[in-house]
Amino acid sequence: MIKITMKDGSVKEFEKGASLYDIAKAISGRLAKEAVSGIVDGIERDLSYIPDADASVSILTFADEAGADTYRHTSSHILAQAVKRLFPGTKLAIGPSIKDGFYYDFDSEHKFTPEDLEALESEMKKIIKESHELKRFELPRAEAVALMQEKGESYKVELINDLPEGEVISFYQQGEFVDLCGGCHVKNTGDIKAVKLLSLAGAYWRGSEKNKMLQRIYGTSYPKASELEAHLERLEEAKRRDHRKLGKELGIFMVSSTVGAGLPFWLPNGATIRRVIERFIVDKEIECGYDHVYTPILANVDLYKISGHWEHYQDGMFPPMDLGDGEMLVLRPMNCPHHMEVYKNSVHSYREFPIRIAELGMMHRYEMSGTLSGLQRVREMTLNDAHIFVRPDQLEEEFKRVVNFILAMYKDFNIKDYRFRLSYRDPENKVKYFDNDEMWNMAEAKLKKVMDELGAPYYEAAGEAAFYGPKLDVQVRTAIGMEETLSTVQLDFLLPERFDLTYVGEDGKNNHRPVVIHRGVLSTMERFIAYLIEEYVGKFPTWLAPVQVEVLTIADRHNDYAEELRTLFADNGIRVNVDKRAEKIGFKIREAQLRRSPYMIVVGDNEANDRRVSVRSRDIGEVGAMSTEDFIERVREEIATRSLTTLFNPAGE
RNA sequence: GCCGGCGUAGCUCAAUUGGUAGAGCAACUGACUUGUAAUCAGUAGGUCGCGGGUUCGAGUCCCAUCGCCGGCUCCA
Repeated sequence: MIKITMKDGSVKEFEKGASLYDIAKAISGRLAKEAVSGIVDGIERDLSYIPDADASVSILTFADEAGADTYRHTSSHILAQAVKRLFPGTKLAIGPSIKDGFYYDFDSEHKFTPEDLEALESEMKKIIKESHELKRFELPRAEAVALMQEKGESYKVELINDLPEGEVISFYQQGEFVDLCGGCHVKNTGDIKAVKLLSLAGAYWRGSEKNKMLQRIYGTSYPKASELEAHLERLEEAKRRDHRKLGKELGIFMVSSTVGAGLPFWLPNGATIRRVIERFIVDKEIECGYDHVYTPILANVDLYKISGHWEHYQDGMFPPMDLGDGEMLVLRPMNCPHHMEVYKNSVHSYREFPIRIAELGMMHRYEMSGTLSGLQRVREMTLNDAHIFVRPDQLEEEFKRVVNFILAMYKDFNIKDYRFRLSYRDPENKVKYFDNDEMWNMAEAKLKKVMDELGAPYYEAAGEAAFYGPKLDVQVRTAIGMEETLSTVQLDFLLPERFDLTYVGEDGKNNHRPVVIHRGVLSTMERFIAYLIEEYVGKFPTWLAPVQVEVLTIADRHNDYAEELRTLFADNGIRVNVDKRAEKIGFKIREAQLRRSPYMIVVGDNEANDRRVSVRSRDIGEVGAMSTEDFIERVREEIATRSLTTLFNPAGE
């Protein structure tokens, strides 16, 4: 919570995450000229354009998003100053703060290298040490343009020219460096303590690929060196649990450059995980009244002309295959139209609904080569998909059922860190979204109403809807810190029209229009398992582990007993691996640990003689000897209940 | 697709100003028959991503191409 005390003593509060711009506007109603200043938890912040703020009051902490924002924003100015010093011809674009850091975009003849980052970092530290005060000043438009022109800052001139008439044009100066900037900033470059430049990247001017590619430098800064260290440590940890690294080490998936980019292979261990998940979700769906189907991954382009996808998304599809006889086939980029065809296969009565058509549907999307990444972003994927056809009066109840189904599945996979997002259309965007205000308003209102009734907290986002309707997205944060959509529930009044879907109502007429709910629960198998790998750090719970029990022999004479155990475990539905190599037990254990297998059974003379097993847990180490039957019973129980913690480690350590 | 970086043995990485490729692990062979996170020795393994070019000579330089990584963009 951000608190700002006014001159009259009243306190205004803002949600954490409110932008500085929002705060300024809310307080003053406009950007004004009176000079006042604020203090950010020891970080002095120039709030000079907020007329009603009191100079002497503490406002923010670094823990507040807006506080960190200010701190990072000033850091980016220091970076720009350092770049100007070391590479004088460089033109400035923009340099905002972002989550966990900041960046600045430059247009320079010089190609920045990683070595430059070190030099720039040193220069930044120098600037910090020089303790330049950040001074704000404003200029009339003509003078502002003249100043930037004189400095050769053509991008800044463009920015100024795009500012609306009457907008205050402000600059911040620190030492010899001046930058067009709305603020806010800390008061002095010396306030920035620990700073680190992280990476180089390309970025289009104003985010459009039609514009020039600029050079972007990413960095971060913290008030304390220890906090910076902790942040860098988090980045390292993210690398360690990266699904691409673990996926390779654990034999989960591979890609072949000969076969093609973005086309993952599921190796035996990954295939096992995927198979278990697919069986699980299909069984659950059947229990919940879904009808599972298999439909072709190819389709005539006409199908997508009917659905509207061709018009909207053909760039995202693989190019059509021309069969030469006038027929054009495409790899399907989504399953919806196929399921519409399933619906149309027969006449439907109002009594049948809801009709739930589900499929683990394979689809292909022509993603740009630069975006492909491991299992996260691929060109071939299999979606845990379903289309539910309902009567309009059933819409709300069915929607709630779907949301509850999602929550139940999350429990099984221990997914706790998620947020609901209501994704609406952007009313300004007439190109993407079909034009029918009434339909949109009704659908969005309905979505919101259902979510309010469910009592689940959510946030709203414009411009995130599908072209055919609004949706509920469930956003999760990956271990690496990226937010992504895992589940989605979409309302669709459009495709039923496009495909002329009907049902026979009580009145006996076959002219009633169903509503379609599109829903994906476990996302695509690719994305979901990438997520799980990172979430579990490769330590899959026993029910998902590729190998559940490793039998490790001490010496050759124990091989027979080990084989007996293999059969026994396998007969009990336990995935088992037997290591009979002539290696030391310590070595075999090490390898089994590295495979993250939940249980290791060491068999030697003692076990072979009294027909018992000596159990070692992946999580807590040696457990001790027990009867074979007892062990099997407990493992079976653990698998059957899809326990998230392994036996002998109820705390899940 | 665009910008930048990278691509050397199955894996992780070396290779001085361009001077004919090296280690550890893995694999294979042999010895050891081992009690809870790495036994020892030996052998084999590379058209340095692929294709051109510059040079007396290219893993090192240039061009093109494929892939990977970080971003941008996109994400039905």
